[in-house]
Amino acid sequence: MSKLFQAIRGMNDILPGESALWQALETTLREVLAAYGYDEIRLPLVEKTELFARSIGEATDIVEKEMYTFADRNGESLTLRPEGTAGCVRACIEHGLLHNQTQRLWYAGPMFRYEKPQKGRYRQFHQVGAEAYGMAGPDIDAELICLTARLWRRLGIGAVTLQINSLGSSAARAVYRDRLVAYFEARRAELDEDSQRRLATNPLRILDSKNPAMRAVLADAPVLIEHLDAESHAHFEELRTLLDAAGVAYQINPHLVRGLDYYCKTVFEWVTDTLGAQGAICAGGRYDGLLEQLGGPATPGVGFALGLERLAALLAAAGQPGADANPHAYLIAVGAAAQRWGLALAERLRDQAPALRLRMHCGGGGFKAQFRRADHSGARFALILGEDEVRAGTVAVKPLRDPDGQQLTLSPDQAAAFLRAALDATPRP
RNA sequence: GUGGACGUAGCUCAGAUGGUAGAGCUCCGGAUUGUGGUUCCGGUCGUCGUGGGUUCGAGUCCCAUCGUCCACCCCA
Repeated sequence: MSKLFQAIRGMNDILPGESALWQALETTLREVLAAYGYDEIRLPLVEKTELFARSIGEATDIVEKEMYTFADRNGESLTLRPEGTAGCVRACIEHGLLHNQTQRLWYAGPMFRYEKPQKGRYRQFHQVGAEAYGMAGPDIDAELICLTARLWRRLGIGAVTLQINSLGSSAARAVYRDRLVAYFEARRAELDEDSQRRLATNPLRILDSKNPAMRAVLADAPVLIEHLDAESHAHFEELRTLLDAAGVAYQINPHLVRGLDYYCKTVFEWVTDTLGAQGAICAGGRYDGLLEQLGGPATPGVGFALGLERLAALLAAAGQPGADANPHAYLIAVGAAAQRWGLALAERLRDQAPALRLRMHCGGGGFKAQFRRADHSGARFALILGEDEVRAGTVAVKPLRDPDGQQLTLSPDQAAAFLRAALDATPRP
């Protein structure tokens, strides 16, 4: 007796019953990204480990303990991508996409992080990301945020709020960071264990601690947004003006920082309180220094990533139906002669009506069983072949969903024309 | 990585105190031998997550392990 295999922990199958929702989600994403003039870029799942270490940051949790890293057969250290920006930047530099030009790009696909799975957090998860290169002003930041806001409207997601903040230039942030460390050092006794550890590694992250006992220390801490350099301040003010003009509501969250080292100036996050502890469905920001840091031209960049599992969970909770993938017609064929002729007829109908989704019954069975399958398939029409139809060279067409519909006996050409007309009358996306 | 709850049929779940497994839905067949969806009748489906242990006897108790969920942590 062989042992039952199970999927790797935290890596989920998307079953037929769920895939319609995913397809609808992906279609909407593509349409909205296209509406803003973003082009798709397709990237490998695996990159050199060093690319992630240098871009995401050596001291981050992702690089320190969450990456799927392995040696390939040459002994080179490779890593399953934990996020998409690093690979996207690498590809743009490698192929000269940033040479005297701007880019608006998007990508989609699985990402991998070795975390303890819980709702909305998996070891293989799916993101769609958008990145814009070569544009330094707040207008492109605002465009990306407008794009995401439009996405929620198109998807019918209401329970999300936008939080924004500015991290300032790296120089200004370094000054602020020193002040923050000095402040926390002075009140070290009030910090919890995690925060004391972060004081040495990533002090800004202390700001978004969820520990209620830390509230008092955090309330009096120096505020990042009051220590911005003049340029970052102007950038942030203009972003707010643009969002106001576009009618996108937001909250300023001075404690919003990002877990990845490469961000500067604008950071934003869309959050919901309906998904439990994993409430961020989309997050991003500006990363002007990253391209140069990875050996490219000094090019500003800004982007976001959103989590498809989390969006799918929101859509499922809202009862969204997903894409209609049901067949339009189900071909019933009873008897050996009818089954032989049925296969040929099905091919002929697909030739003459290319948009038709036609499911042919296979596996035999009587009229009762085949009609039951036809009904369960969700098809609008049953196409019926029995001995009588085979003898006459006809096919019976029965509407399954229309209580007033009449069953017709048609020639194959007439059936094709009938089905084409029925599809045209109710076009499906 | 830390803490907690939980794994019984394909799905949703019942199975006090240990005595050898049930319901609804699904699926298949019949009533209706060429017509689905409603109704009625009948039937299939389980190594009770896995591996050990205690016991005359374990779905039930103990240990380990795998997995799911929740919180921390982290993040999309």
